[in-house]
Amino acid sequence: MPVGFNTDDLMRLDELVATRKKVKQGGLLFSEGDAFTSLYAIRTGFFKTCVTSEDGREQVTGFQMAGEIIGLDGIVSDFHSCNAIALEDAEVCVMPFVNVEELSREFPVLQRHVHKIMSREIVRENGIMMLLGNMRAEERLAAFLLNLVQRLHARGFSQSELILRMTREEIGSYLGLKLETVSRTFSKFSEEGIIEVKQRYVHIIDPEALKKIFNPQVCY
Amino acid sequence: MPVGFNTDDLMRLDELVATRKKVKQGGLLFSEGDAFTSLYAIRTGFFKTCVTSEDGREQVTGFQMAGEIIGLDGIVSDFHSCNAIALEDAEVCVMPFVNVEELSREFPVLQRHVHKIMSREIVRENGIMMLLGNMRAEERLAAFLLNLVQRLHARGFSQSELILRMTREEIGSYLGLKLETVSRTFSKFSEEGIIEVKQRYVHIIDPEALKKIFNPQVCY
DNA sequence: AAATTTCTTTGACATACATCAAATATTCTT
DNA sequence: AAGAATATTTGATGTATGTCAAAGAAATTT
Repeated sequence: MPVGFNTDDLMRLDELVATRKKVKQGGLLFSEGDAFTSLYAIRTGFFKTCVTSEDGREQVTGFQMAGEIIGLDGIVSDFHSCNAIALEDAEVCVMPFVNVEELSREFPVLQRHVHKIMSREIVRENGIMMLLGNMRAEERLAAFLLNLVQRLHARGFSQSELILRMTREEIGSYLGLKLETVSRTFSKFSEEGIIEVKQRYVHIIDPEALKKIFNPQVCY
Repeated sequence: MPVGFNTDDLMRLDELVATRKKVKQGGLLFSEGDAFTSLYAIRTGFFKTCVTSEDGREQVTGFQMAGEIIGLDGIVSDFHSCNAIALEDAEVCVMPFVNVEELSREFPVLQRHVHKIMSREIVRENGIMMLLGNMRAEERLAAFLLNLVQRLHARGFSQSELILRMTREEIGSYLGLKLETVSRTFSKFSEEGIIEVKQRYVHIIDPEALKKIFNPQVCY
């Protein structure tokens, strides 16, 4: 990014991202109803975001890892409408939204960046709607695993091995399935030799098979 | 909005919204893969947006009416990732996104407005995820009807009567249900005296009952 | 290290919704 | 206006996933 910025610009951009906050595993970064002030860039750790209905049902709306931004839900009403919970000890950069907006007005590159982040989230959720509305359990879990390793790989981790940071229940909530169904589907993939699972450890043996499940070919 | 703007400002804002485009019923405003250039503000008419999987399954991701903005999905990749189809003859304002960004930099009120629109869409989709992941058919349809009349009422229409612009199949796609289930659920509500349905015409007789279905009370 | 709690797996059974099918109603086409 | 195409309703039946239950594994607490 530091192209076309002078020293003063860089200092101000640096400042945006200067305040840090640590969140312990299981801790809340923000919750439903909290006043919205800032966006958060995850430096380390892993989060889930979830919404709850009046009668207590929980829907996980996303899992976020280092480099990703959370808090966008708060902009519209100045209050957060979901909970952000750390699934492991985490550290975030606190970016006061007024500063984000001020700097966005000055730096078109940053402005565009912010817009892309929000658009990306909209598109991601479109994909989840397709998953929840049209796909079967195996397709959902295959899509989930492929998405996770892809994001981890982009961060320099293995593209075939991963440690899940979330429980079967949280995966199920995200995918619109019960934890038993998630567990059974893991076992099925394992029996078929597609993956190796041992609790939170997953080894993707046959990524092509997963892709085929996620995106079944129309065969004539 | 016209507070703190001089004549020149107003002219430029007016220009943003000067280009119009008509879309016939059934016509595409944009489709998956189209280059992204503009956001569209609906002036008249009614749209659906939908995504399709490789094997041809369609997921309706939203229904949009006058005053709402479509096209946000295109920002992230400079290509649209969904289709926008007019469900009745429609007219939109074409707002080139470079102009939106330029004016946003100059007018913080507009900037904030754009951010809120994007955040609102994210929050809406969170709600749909809850619907698709956790709710039963009756809850989904109740939520759908309440949301529709609420938005129509905000536009000066009745809060108890509406004409559906979409088919049972499109409602089903949006709600993750088959068209038969949508039809049966309409019939059930009708038998229970909650609504009166005659094809596309719906009269909400007992909105409280709908709210109760959507948001069941925990009774002790 | 033992005890407790939380998480995961697996089996047996239940159910909400899907699928298939056919009859009507409505809208569009000629 | 007649005929064709599309949309809706309703019934009979099937199935993917949910629910309930219990045992085993892992993590946490004392």
